[in-house]
Amino acid sequence: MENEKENLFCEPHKRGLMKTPLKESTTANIVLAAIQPDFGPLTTPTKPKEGSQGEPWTPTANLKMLISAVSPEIRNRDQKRGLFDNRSGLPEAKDCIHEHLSGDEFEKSQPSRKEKSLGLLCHKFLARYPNYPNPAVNNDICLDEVAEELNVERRRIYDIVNVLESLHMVSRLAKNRYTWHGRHNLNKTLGTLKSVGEENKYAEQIMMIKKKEYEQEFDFIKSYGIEDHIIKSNTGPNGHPDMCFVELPGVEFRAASVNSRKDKSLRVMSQKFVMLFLVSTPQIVSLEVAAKILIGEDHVEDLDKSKFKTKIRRLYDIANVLSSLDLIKKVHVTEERGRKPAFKWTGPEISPNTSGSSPVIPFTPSDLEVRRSSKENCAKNLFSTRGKPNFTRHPSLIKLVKSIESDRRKINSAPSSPIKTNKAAESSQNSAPFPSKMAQLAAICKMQLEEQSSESRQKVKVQLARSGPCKPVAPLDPPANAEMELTAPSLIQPLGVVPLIPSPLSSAVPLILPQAPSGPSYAIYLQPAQAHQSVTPPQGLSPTVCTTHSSKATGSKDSTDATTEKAANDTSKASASTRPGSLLPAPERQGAKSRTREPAGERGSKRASVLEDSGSKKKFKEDLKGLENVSTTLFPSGYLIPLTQCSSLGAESILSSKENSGALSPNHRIYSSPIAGVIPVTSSELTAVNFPSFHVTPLKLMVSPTSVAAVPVGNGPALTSSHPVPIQNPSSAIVNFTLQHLGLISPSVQMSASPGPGIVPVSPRIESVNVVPENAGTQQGRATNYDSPIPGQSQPNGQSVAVTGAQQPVPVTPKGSQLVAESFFRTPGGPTKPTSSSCMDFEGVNKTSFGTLFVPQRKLEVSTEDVH
DNA sequence: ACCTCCCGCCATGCT
DNA sequence: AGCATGGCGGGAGGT
Repeated sequence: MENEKENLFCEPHKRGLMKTPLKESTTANIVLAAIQPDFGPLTTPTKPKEGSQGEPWTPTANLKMLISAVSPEIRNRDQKRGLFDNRSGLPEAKDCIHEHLSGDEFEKSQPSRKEKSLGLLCHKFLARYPNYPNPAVNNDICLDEVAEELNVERRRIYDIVNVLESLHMVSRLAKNRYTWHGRHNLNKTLGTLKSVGEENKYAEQIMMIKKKEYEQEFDFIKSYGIEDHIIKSNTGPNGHPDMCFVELPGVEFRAASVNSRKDKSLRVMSQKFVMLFLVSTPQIVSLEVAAKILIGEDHVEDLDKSKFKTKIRRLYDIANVLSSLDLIKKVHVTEERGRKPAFKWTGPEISPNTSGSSPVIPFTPSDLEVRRSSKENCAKNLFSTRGKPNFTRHPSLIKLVKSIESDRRKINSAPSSPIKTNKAAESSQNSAPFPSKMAQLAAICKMQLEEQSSESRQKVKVQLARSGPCKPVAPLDPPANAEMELTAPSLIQPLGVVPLIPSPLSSAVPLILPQAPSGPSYAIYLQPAQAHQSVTPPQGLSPTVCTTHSSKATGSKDSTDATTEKAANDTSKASASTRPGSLLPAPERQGAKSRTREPAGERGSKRASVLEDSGSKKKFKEDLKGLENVSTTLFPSGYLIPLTQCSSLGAESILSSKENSGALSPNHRIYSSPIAGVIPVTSSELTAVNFPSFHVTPLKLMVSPTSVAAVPVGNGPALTSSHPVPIQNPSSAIVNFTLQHLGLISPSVQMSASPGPGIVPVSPRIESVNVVPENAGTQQGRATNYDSPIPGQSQPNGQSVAVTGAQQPVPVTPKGSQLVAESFFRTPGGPTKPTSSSCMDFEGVNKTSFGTLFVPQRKLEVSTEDVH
């Protein structure tokens, strides 16, 4: 039904694969090519497999072949893991072997659980799609097909897809079908998740748990009550945890439709898990803590073992997928008690999307109000959080939502989902609006680029190796605008941290607030890349982290106790209590109060960003905070929808609406320029078009307002600058642009898509980054990414890559769209240079700014184990 | 012995 | 009823 169109696109694959594997090859290849240009060339090997087809294995083998061919990186990883043997061994070989071998042997050949691990499977899965798919192309994913190709049960695919869906890297189109979005929206999503996480006070929760642990160890002390409160608070009134799925705007509804189980779903768990990383200072989260928090939301104490165990199991599943995405890495945290498995965030640093964040914006009052309201709504729907409590969904809401969803579903899904289809077809969320021409052009360019990139990949790899060190970060881009700079810093740095990178990031962030200095509390410091040392305080408790690798050690982590505190700081509450630490920085002071208040510092950045400005208004802020933070909009469904994708739909529509309203003229201006005419036009056009759709969906409508509100201004300048930066995909750029305008996204986010860029603007993250030397490893990864713009590369952070490019590109050229476009497209070149420069800058900045912060915490040792 | 986590049963809910 | 999803936890491979 729905699929009709889709089928057309997809079908081939499926058919081929499913029914006749052999035959399909052709089609499959084609498809692949379309989807993943990168592979295309490489793909060749594939056919052979097919040829072999007779064997059941074929599909798998093909994949493997492809994978290996395509992404050496993957291979390497595997090897690292040790998987390599199996995997890399080409399937074909295996097959042959199998034939020859006796049963036992046969078994041996296949085996290993490792080979079957979700992580590996995920890598294979990811290898099939580009990090930054061309929207113009059909990026549909047929689950059955994939399952066959990967030779795994569908159940496994669901595990992967659910996690990817939580990151909005894919969205459900129809029954057996998903659309691949890649990392285009990843930063946005992460920003949103961060915001939500902050709202939910996960940082605090983490702190509490850690405290408890400590206390327990020693003795119990007071914290108890507090903790409970907190937790409870988080929990919805009903006691529901606040789980909700955070959605991106345009995309997700459908998926939602499916979800009855949504709440519990792996998706939600995945998002929450990610939130924990984004919110915690060290960015290291132990499974135990994560499980407790996830469970805890429901009932703190009840954890029965079985429940706990189950949760842990699920977390492993999620972690495996996230690891494959290079967002996290396994480490061990050594506490007094012993060492516990934990994961460290290795993904991009993100600044919360606040869409609205702050007030800085020049909106009209009305806009603001609107925004707020929307946020509030969202908040209610989604998480609870806010002030204190979270919002859980109220039953009434739930019902409402359901009804809405069902309606929505009918409408959307239907298949048609024409809308979707369109989207899908266009793909673009981003560019979407425009008519095809633009999209096509973009697509073509992209394709070309990709091809090039693929070719160059190898080169890139090499580069990567080299580049490693430089993180590029960000860069610096020159800040093109002074304005940007100004804004940016404030935004990002809320924590007190300073923005290391001022310009780049900053630009991004404009809205946020001013927090500033306050941040004090945390000490964040960043270390220059090299130095690294960052101190990262471990989160609360984390005791020692040992990185396996290397570096980390360097750091100063030792400070330990303090570290914990840091974390605590954020939380505020933490501070007071138990923690031995003591060191809390000033921030803590406040903290004590209650979570409610959150001192500025709550989690640092986030909060800071939000409120910051004046301490005075804290309360006010808090309230706002909730709203603000959520850049996303909420839908009744309880999903939080960030705008991301919206761009195509929502955003644009929104924009248009806004425009109509006339609220943000400035933005518009900006808008246009950067993107070059494209956007502007689009928006209007789209608007018209999309609108209707929106109407259809209430949710969307809601969003738009929000988004609008968000729009804030700040972005304007930033945006401009930013645009250039983002090299990524044109589409993404556009999207970002749009979003920014809308206010949904913070510039920073956009900018790099990867945020990270190095940036680290956010203190916490930064820390983590810095801290871990291993990061080096990690970083390298990142670096690599940075270095290599190439999308194709394996998944790992394509984003970062983009970032890199962005940085440099920079050029800021607002003007011509063409120019811009070029920059976008052109990924490759620049990286290097920019990188270096950026790095340099970065470092310099860091040093300057922070050089000192640090906070000691408790000991934290993290050991990363690559291995395992 | 513990850590991971694969496997697949079976509930759930849509079609 | 049938199928798509996906929660869940037994139990096995790894270390």
